[in-house]
Amino acid sequence: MLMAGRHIVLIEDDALMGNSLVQRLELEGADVTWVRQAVRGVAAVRTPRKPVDAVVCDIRLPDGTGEEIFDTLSRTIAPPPFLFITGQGEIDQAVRLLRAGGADYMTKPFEMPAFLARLAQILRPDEGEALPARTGISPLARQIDAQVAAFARQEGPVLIRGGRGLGKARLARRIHDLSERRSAPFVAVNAFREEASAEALEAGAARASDGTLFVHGIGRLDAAAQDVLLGGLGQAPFRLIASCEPRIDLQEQEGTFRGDLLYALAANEIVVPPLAERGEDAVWLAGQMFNALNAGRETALRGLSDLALAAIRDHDWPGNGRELRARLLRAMSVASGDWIHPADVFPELQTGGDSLETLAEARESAERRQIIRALEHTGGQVSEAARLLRVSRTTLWEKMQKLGL
Amino acid sequence: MLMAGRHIVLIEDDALMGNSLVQRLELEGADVTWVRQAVRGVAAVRTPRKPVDAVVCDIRLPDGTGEEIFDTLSRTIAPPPFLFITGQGEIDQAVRLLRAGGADYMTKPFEMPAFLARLAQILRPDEGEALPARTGISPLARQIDAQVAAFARQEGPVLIRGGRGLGKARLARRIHDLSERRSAPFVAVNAFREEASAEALEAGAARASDGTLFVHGIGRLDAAAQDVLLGGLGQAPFRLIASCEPRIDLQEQEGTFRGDLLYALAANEIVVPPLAERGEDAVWLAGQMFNALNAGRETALRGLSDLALAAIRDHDWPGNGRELRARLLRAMSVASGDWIHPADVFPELQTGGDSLETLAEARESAERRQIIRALEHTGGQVSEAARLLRVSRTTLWEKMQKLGL
DNA sequence: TCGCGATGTTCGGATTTCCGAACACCGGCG
DNA sequence: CGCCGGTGTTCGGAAATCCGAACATCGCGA
Repeated sequence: MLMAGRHIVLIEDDALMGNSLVQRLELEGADVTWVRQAVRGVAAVRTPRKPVDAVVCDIRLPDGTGEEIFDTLSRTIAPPPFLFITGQGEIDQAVRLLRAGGADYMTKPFEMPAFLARLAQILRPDEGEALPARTGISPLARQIDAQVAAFARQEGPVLIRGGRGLGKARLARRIHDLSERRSAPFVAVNAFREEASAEALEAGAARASDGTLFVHGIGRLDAAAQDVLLGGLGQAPFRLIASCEPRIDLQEQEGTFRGDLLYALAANEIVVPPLAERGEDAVWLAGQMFNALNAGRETALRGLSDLALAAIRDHDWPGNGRELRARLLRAMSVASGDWIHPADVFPELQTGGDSLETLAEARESAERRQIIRALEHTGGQVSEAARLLRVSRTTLWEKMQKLGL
Repeated sequence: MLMAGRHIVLIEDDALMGNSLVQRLELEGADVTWVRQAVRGVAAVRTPRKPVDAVVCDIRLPDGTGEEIFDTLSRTIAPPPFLFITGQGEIDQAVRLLRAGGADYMTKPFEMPAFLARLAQILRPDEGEALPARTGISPLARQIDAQVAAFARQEGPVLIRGGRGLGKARLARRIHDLSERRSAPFVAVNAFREEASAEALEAGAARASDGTLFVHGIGRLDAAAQDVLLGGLGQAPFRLIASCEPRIDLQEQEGTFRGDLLYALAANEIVVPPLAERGEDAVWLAGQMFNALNAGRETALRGLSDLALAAIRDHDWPGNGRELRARLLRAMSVASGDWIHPADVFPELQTGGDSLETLAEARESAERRQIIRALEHTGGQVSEAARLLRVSRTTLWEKMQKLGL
């Protein structure tokens, strides 16, 4: 059981080879996803049902090459370790792939023990359940947790970027608590209040002493206050953690925010994506909050119904975690039976509990949501939205017609 | 002169090949040590007469193999970057060498330009502190370096024009260090801070004595301060080097900047184009910075993957070198494997940032969710789930394949 | 043992989707 | 005024998706 519980994606079109690999890997306790085509491989790695620990990838596939798969994936994510296998190896290709970040390269036929040994060697180290989920259970959330842990071990300022209600202050606090400075003070300054003048900042820094100074909404600081921070960066005893909106670069372009301060901070940056982009986290968070709130009730509720969870997963959460909390509080106070129903969480919908959405319907509503999101993002610019969504302007127009947007 | 002053060890027993390589490398300014035997190679690298920046190593040698050389060296020291060349390549060998830490692997015969490019890419960073890094390898950067050298040999004020984060201060420093005045003081005044009043300038000039006075952001000076400089230009003992934004002519039009001061300076002008206009320099710089930063880590990274380099070349770099540095720092702190991937350098590509989920991705994950829901609903019965989802069993099967379920 | 229903898989063709090109149109902007 | 960039709309062909038909299996109960 070399690979107990590890998730391995196998991209291989040859039936014989595929079968024997799947068989052997499952014998080793691995959880194997076998696909036969390049596009499917990309899908299986990019949106996996559970995190991928390694990919075993044939190079010649009916609809593309393993190289293309790796390329495509690398553009958007840090791909899992790739072990390429091919019948017709070329040296240049091998060199190219390894230099591009592939983990290993073997030519068929190979001995199974050698294959297993090399695969075991490249397997992503088991992070598994050792680290409890804090921010969420999605790959994105796990990455954030990993970054928090990493930054806690280091020194240097940290910038936390993300929308409202995503718990940026909590992340800052966690970095402090996990760091060497945990016994020193943690001082928070909120630039959205008036307290964030240059003097107030200096006072905060003094209070922080050799602890952590957290500046919430650093983009709001005036020039003098920015100078205080910039001046302190080099020698000040405290550690600076700052938070800001997702799009701080805009303020830099306007000239209200100093580029050098931004880049000094951006070296250690955590980007917290909105809840809407990680529905599984919304469900997980709802569960966590429910349990916490339920413990404090005199009459305990049973839980969130499946339909409610589905609705939570698909909601847009413009207010992120804060909205989730508010809705859950409301739902738990108005819930009539043992279970929380979708209508309790989303009273504005008044949905009747009908049967399962058709696949086409699900696809359609997902498209609608995404299109609306994109249009909001671009301020209604259709061409720009089309580019974001990676479809032609024509196609987007057509879809908008069909969906009545 | 891609490799001016760099020390390259060439281990090659073939006289013809060896000769032509030595000739070509010396043409590029390299300092080549050519040995014909494995034992000599080990000695030449282990106890060099000057630090080795790279090793070009044949695999088949009369008294051993290149692999053995690398192996032997790795046991006792961190070997310099190895570029293996061989007439009889084997894939397994190439993979083994690259995984062991070799930098590159080429088969003979090869084109000389390709060889030089790949060698240049792996060269250890220039550590000579005497002459800090050059500006880059692009024709534009070379021209800048030439100008710096030329102005260092002359007298007279210099104006360095260019956007933020392009190292204008470093260029000024280099001019000073290369000039006759190198033993006199180099005084920098930053007009973006308050320190740049007329009095502060006079004080700076006094401190500079007969050295160099560097004024950063000369366009920001007020009228009195400009007068100080203009008055000093003729007879003052110090040499003036000024930097300003790319478009200083605008400020002149506004009347906030004196034309005569501008024209006095503009006679010796260096224009530093933004990094976006010379992608090769961005790649080169990234390599330099990576190596410098990597040296200070406890767990060394292998390098920037070729895909990451390609992404760096194509990025827009609005923050120029400063942004590059910040991104690289970030990437190196979050990198998960041995290599730095594009997504580590450009995290905004994978989340919120500027691009949200592609329409196809949104559709895909919606489908995945709905299919899983349906399958849960039917207890894994595929046909039944297909009926619920209103698609044919075949289609559902196909989708499950694609999504790796 | 056979029959039955479900699954895994392939194939060819009908249908839909997607895209680029093209054209008209509109509102700023110099 | 003309130019430019964006939008609304149509069209034809390329590419994908979807489906039914077909066939081999497989497990299970009669």
